Amino acid sequence: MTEFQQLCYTTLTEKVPAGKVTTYGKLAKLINRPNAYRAVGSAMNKNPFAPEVPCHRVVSVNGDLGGFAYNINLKIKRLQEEGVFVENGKIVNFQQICI
DNA sequence: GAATTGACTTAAT
DNA sequence: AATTAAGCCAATT
Repeated sequence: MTEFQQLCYTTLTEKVPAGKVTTYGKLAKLINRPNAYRAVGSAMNKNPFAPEVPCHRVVSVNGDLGGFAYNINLKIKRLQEEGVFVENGKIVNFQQICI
């Protein structure tokens, strides 16, 4: 467990409530490493605390889903259950629910 | 320590 | 709208 990862997980958990989403880039910015968005993706990929740490609420900057470690349908399912809808692989009303 | 590898993003075709 | 190229950062090899 690296510090960078801990920072990602704790920040994500406390800043992004159910029903909302954020992007890799925004999360990176929150932990004061504005350009580490790619590394944030890697951290999410390895998330040992899923779904306690809501890594499914982290998506691409353009409203695409981004990736998911196990299978992408699970990510969609978790989001839908929280009231975040997905259509054609894109987040619905992305601008309004993205932190 | 160098090289490689991603759940990335932006800008340019 | 779709593809390509080039930067970026941490972890892993």
